[in-house]
Amino acid sequence: MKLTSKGRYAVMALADLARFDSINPVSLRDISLRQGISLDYLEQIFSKLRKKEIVQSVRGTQGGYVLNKKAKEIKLTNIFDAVDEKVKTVQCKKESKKGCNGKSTKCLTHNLWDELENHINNFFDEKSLEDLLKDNTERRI
Amino acid sequence: MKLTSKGRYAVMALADLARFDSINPVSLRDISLRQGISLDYLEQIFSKLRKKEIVQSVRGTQGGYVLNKKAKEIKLTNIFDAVDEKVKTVQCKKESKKGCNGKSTKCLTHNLWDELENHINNFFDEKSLEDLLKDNTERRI
DNA sequence: TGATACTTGACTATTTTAGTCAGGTTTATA
DNA sequence: TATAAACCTGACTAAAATAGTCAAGTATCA
Repeated sequence: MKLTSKGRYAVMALADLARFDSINPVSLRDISLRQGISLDYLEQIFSKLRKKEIVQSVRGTQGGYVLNKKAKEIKLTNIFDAVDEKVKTVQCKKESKKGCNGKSTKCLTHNLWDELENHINNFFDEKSLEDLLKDNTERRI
Repeated sequence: MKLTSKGRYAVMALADLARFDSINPVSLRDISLRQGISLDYLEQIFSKLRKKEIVQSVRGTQGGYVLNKKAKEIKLTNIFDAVDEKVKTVQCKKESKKGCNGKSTKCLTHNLWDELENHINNFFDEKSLEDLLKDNTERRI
C-alpha cells in the first residue's frame, strides 16, 4: 500500500501555492524549482486542479495560479479527488462479477476494508491545506 | 493509493484458516477453493507467513497449515509485515538523495505523511484476526 | 511583438502487480 | 514401500499503473 507521487505532488504544490500566493499568482515554474517537481508533470496536475475549481489560472506574463478558495476550505480529500488519487481497498464494492469471490455473500474481510477506507478518508476529510501550513510555521520550504 | 491483492489475500486466507483450523490443519487447496485465490499464489504467501512464524505447516497427507499463535495475538500489522505489504507515504525517510527535494530541511508536507502513516498503522496494530471473525459470526464464508 | 506562462494531448520507459509454471521435497497411510 | 497429498522454491511473464517526457499549441501582459 502506498501513496503515489501524483497525490503527494498535488498536496506539496498546493501547500507551496498557499504559502506564496498572498499577493501575486505563483507560476508553476517557481513551484517546480522550489519543490523539485517536473514542470510538465505539474502542468498535468494543475490542469486537473483547475477543472475541479481548486485553483484559478492567471494567464500572461507574471501569470500563474491562485487558490480558488481559502486554504481552510480546501480539504485533502478535495485534492486527492481532483487528481484521481483514491483510497481503494476492496474490489467488491460495485458487485462486479469477481468481487467477494463471486459469491452473493460478502467476503470474510469485507467489513475490514470498509472500515479502513473510512478511517483513512476521515483523516483526509479533516485535514485542510491551512492545517499543513500551521504545522510548518517554524520551517521555510 | 490502494491496498494490493497480496495483502488482502493474506488476511483473507488467515481469516479462513482461523475459522477452520480448530481440529485439523487446513490445506491450501481448501482455502484456494473457498476464497477463490490461486493455489500457486497462496503458496507464495504462506511461505512468507511461515517464515515470520505466523503459521506452522504440517506436511504429508491430511497436512496443511495451522495458526502459530492465537487469533487474538495476530495483528494485521504482523500479517502485512510478513507479506511485505507496507504503508508507504514518503520517499524521504531514509535521507536518500532525492528525498525531501534533496534539501536538508524537511519538505513542506513531510509531517503530514508521517501522521497519515501512523494513523493507518494504528488501525492495523489494533485489529487482530479474532476481531475479524467476531465481526462475521453471523455470516458463513 | 516578443516573452512568459498556461493548455492539451499523445506518447513511452520503467516499475509493480498478480499471478503462472516447473520442478522439486516431505510425510502419512494404504 | 509406493504413492498421492501437500508443502516448498525460484524463475518467469503478461498486463496494468506510474511517472513522467515531448510537441505543439494559445492567451496575455509589458
